[in-house]
Amino acid sequence: MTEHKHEHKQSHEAMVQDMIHIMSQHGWRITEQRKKLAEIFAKADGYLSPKDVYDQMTVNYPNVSFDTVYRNLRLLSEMGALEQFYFMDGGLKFRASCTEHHHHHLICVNCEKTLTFDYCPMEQSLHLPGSFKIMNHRFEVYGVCEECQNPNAKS
Amino acid sequence: MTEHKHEHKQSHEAMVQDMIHIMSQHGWRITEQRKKLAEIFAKADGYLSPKDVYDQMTVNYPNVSFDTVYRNLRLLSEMGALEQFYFMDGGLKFRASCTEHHHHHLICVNCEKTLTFDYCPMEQSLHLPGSFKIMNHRFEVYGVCEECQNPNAKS
DNA sequence: GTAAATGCAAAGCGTTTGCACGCGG
DNA sequence: CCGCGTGCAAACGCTTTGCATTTAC
Repeated sequence: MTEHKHEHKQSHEAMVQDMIHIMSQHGWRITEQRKKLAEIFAKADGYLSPKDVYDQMTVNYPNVSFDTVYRNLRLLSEMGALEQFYFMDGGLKFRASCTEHHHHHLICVNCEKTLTFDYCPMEQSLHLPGSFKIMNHRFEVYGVCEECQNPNAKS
Repeated sequence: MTEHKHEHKQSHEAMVQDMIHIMSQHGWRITEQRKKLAEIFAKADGYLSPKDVYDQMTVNYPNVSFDTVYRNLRLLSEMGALEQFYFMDGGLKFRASCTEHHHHHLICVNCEKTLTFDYCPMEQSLHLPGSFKIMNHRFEVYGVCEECQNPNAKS
């Protein structure tokens, strides 16, 4: 119902359509499970573990299997619709890909809600040791989000 | 032999002694395997996976078991003698802890040799979104080290 | 109708645990 | 000589694979 627009974040509906479109483009069949998968990630404002996704899937498709979840998560990552990410504890999580621009993440260590920000340390005239050919980097900030700081947020 | 001096990196010998000292301090027994573990990490100039450590251990202790390696790696991490770290692929690795100062890492994606550097993006007046209470951060740069760039480095 | 996607079960991998023996203190 | 540390084996959690059935196209 709520038609949110000119934000840099597109509407849930549009995100779902985008992901479904990507899947068709790659010659994939649009199954109910994959539609649901797209919806789950469109709604989520943070990272989801395979288990999280599975749990949300089972609400509508009680007999979905774990391997279907994994299969589709991997396929969606490979084609860039999802970002996959190993958290500090080594756990694998996924989130809808922001393909628009380079950014980094501010992640709530409690609820794992994730905000993006544009500052990138690599844009500084960074003096690095050795003579490495730089390929890649990783920068994340971990903290407690406002809601999780607030005690009135009943557990 | 080499009397380590004002370098921030101490000699292998001293590192081994430090780690052994830490273990005694915590009431641990100094077994041959644990001595060897200390030597392995003193010699390594990058991160080692449990498998790497196991492989090096078996050279001298052919019937060492994987669980002993894991147990000691975990214990050494818990007491701060080792840093543990999940790589971008989610694989767990360990390296001798630099307890001296805050730093970040430049990691060779080929050989995983690791250099440390002092620049820290959090020291900038970093404008972050939301009102998170910052707890932690992670910053790593990945590249190819000079040796791995050089074709004359025979495989 | 045909090939792809699913669900089930079983295997795979990395890591942990329980227990009897061996060794450090 | 007491008890921690070890090695073996088995369990564990997470992820992947093989195969028959179901489903999208």
